[in-house]
Amino acid sequence: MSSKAVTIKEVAERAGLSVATVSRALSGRGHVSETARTLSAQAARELGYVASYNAASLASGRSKNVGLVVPWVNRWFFSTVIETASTVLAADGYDVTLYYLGGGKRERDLVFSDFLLRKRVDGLLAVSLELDDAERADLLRVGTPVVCIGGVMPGVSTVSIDDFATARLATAHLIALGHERIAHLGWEGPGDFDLATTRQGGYAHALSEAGIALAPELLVLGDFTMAEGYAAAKRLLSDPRLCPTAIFAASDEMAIGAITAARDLGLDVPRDVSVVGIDGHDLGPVFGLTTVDQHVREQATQAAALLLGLLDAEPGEREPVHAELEVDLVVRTSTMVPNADRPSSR
Amino acid sequence: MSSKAVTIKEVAERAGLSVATVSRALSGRGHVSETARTLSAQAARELGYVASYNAASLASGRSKNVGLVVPWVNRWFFSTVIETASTVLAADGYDVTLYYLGGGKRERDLVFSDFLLRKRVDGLLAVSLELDDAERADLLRVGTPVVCIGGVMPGVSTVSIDDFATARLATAHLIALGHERIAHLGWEGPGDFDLATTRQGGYAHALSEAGIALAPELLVLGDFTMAEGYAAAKRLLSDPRLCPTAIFAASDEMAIGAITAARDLGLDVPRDVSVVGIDGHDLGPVFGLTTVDQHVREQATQAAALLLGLLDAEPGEREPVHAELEVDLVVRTSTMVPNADRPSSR
DNA sequence: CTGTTAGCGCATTCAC
DNA sequence: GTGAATGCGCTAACAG
Repeated sequence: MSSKAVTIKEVAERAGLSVATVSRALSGRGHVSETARTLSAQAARELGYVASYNAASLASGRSKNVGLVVPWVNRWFFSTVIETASTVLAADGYDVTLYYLGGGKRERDLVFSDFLLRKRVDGLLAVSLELDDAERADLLRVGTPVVCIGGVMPGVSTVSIDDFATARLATAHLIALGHERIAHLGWEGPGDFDLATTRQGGYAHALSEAGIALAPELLVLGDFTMAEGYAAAKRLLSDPRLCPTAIFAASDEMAIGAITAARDLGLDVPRDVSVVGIDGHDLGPVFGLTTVDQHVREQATQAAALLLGLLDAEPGEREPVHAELEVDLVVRTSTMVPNADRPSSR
Repeated sequence: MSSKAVTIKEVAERAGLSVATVSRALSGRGHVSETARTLSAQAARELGYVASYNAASLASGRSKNVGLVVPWVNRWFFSTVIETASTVLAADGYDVTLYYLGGGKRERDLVFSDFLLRKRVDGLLAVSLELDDAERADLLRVGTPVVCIGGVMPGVSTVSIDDFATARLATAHLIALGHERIAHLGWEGPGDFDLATTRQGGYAHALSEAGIALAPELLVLGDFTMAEGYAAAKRLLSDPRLCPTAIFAASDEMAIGAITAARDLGLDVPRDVSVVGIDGHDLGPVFGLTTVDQHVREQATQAAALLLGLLDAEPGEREPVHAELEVDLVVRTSTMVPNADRPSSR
């Protein structure tokens, strides 16, 4: 009815208690008698009272709000992390403020120089974020608890998989089947590109282990969506000089794009070309995609739980934790032994 | 270096001004001399000062934060709206707090009874949200500016398309090609299901206009993802008693699932079965999908702009606006005239 | 145009 | 266990 917000003072008056007691009773912080607790709760309910986050934050220093920083939303990995993490965080009473970087340097700067420092968030969950030294220093300086998914980062807690080993596993699967001309659709490397920790590195290593020379023309790096993965695969598969018998895509979305491209070229998957991805995408079963499942929901759940733990801990007790999850090769129907007499494509 | 936050007071001292002047200079609210502005900005920069959102919100009543309420993240329509809207909002200095409903009634209740009332957000952008009377009453009572995308709702501003006409357009396209046995993959109806404003209604109307009897066995309602659209289409297409020559899916994701299902059954799209969707999905070109483009990014942009406008306006001047966008039939290669001698499937 | 003052609504000291 | 007072950091009147 009243469009004005109900204050704790009104609740206190109605309950016949002091503001302090009501505050303690409602927040659960500090000892309060059972009667006081009941009285407060009832008065609050009757008045439709909910504490103002801003006032509570200002007074207590905690805002019950975490920032979720993502480079994209419209990609399976990220939207899945967002859904999972926000569910876990909400269950603990946390709001989630979404910082979508949108690829723009400017937005990114703004997020780091402004938003994150304004004490609006108690903690940060960063997904696949490559921070430069200055940004990392900013974060550590502010002292905000940070958990990163999908990146290794000194000083902050991380949840990740071994990208190198994962890619090696996927590539080795193809090699074990007998493939030698294996193309790779991968991510563009960041600044401090490190072959030893990346998917591209795992791919190269698996080839080298098997004594297969890396063919640069079969390595396509970009920042692919499914549509771009489709386009890249189409180019790869329709170039008569290349003739890959298998494609290893750094993400399931790219892999699905590749499968679709192959079909559109009249090629049969897996008879004419095998395809393997990484992720454990929900659509994997539909496309019969062989993939390395990286248990994204589990990663997101662990990361959120980790952050919640850091938030509960005393500022001094916040040792960075590095959790690394196992991955699992899931063999479906998009990979098989290479076909010797594959029709020349297109 | 100091992990303690810099306050406006310190900035004022350093700049040799009063806190009030610095506040005005930095926020841009109120008249300040050019020198004062420069001095404040410089001192703030040197100290690395950023205003505390919570304190500012508490004092001013505005939090520069809007809530974005979505039923899903992991679906193209929603993730696209999230990316677009948050970009527009961020450009105006607004943070975006994401309320993911996650299908759960409990989360939903919590969002409405708790979060939204805590004055943490200045406004609300609700996507495809069916509010019941109590929830709508809550919102209006609190007086928070609300913009809804994809729903008509008395009392609050909306940005939407004409779902009925859109579905009718898609169906009519198939009918014009000569199809008569047209299946429909549609959304499960909400409580106050209204045929006159829904996609299912438009489908039924188009059929009836053409004198085609609606075949209940060709109508499949659910709450489909691409994977479930795949499964539904597979059932539809492999049942020899049904033999639809075309499928109209209420979303592009379902339509893409249907195309994939058809291919897996050895059916050619569009020769054996035509498929049309609604959305304007990024993957449409890849799958050659004929669709009705509903200009999602434009919808999201307009909705965000509308909300920004409401936020700027005086509380009294906030007349609900109802924007309805045009849609466009985009004919690609997934639809054609029906094939008389389609092979009996499977 | 600028400085002074008084809250915003709550959590949290302290006394009791 | 409870109540009264203090202040979180800032903006919005009010004077000047």
